[in-house]
Amino acid sequence: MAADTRQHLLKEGMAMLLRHGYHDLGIAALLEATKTPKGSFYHHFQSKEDFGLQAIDAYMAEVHAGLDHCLGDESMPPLKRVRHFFELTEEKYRTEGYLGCLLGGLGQELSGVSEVFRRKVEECFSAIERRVAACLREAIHRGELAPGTDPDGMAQLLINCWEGAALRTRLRQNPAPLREMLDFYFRSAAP
Amino acid sequence: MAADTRQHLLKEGMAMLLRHGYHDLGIAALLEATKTPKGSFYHHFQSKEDFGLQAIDAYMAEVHAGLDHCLGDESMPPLKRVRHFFELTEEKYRTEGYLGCLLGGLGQELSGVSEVFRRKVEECFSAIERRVAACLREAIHRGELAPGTDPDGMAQLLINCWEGAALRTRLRQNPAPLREMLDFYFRSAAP
DNA sequence: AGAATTAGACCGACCGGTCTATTCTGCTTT
DNA sequence: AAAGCAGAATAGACCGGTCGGTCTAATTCT
Repeated sequence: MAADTRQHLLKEGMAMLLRHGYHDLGIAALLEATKTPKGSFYHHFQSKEDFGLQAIDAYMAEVHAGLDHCLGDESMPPLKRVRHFFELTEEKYRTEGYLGCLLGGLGQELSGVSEVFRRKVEECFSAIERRVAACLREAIHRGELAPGTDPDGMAQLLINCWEGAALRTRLRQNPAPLREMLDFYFRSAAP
Repeated sequence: MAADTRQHLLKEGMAMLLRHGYHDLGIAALLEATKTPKGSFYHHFQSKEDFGLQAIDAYMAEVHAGLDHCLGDESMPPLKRVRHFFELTEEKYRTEGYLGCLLGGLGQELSGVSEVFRRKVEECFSAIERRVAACLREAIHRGELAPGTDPDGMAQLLINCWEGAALRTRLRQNPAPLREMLDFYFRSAAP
């Protein structure tokens, strides 16, 4: 039951952080939503900040699972795997009501005010990037991308533009910005 | 002296909102920073929300001034004008300590929780976009871009990717993401 | 039994916002 | 030009509510 409560808090916490952001999410509201007493919360997490950081970890576990699933799919050419990952992510955003990406949300809200969160979020983006870059490297090797292409730069570019499009998707409540961004990127990268 | 206090609050408010975001910015902190008594604040603004919305207006006045300056510069070809605007914006970010864009920050933090802010920020992006699109249209007319190019789509793409790169610049405290994004965009758009 | 977990009353600090009093400021009237 | 006055602006004490966090006691596991 112990780990259960923790997981339950993290799961609901991710969803509430996505909608409300960090500072607008009150502990009391989270406890109300999960029917958890305060004692439990502070038994499992040492502070709100600790909770936020662990929620990011939980989010990243999902992201890495998606990457495992897509980038490891050898039945597709590497470039297609990358695109597939983002298309699945778009689908995930849709089911959540177009609230965008937790990393982008918390990164924007907290990076000016908390060095801890700033570094954490940056490290998460960088981890995703490394995996995408590896797949891009394979694409170059297979001739899907021009030999001179910089896989690290192109991976970072993709992640960054994706985040911008995700914000816009959130503002417009519409997936078009994500789709148009992917179209442009893959059309330009692999003509 | 009246409009003076208001402007002073808005100017300092923009800077503090950029760093702290909305919910982490307390009225008391703003009043302390500007040596303003509370009575003045609530004389000039009806609420914190009203203040936030007016701070966005003040920010947009600066953006439009930058657009006037760059996009109206007939000594440059249209495509160069657009790029010049973003390069100046990057320079502005640098002087502020790489805190990124206020629209991106408030958009991410508030769009899940306030329909008013969501619409406001979206309308601001859309306004910038219209002006960029007009300049792109001129670029097409002058043969700088392929005749079939969609100026509105390309303008939105540029704004969106810019915002993503701005977030990353904030996270890394480094302008490289912005530069690499512009390079990719203009290289791909006008080969 | 003893450790892990749940339970929730309680705390001081701070939040956005209100209220009344005072001080400026510019216009009207003479 | 001086006096008087009304509205704008400043000043800050004050308010109820909510914040993150603590503490002790009860309960549930192994």
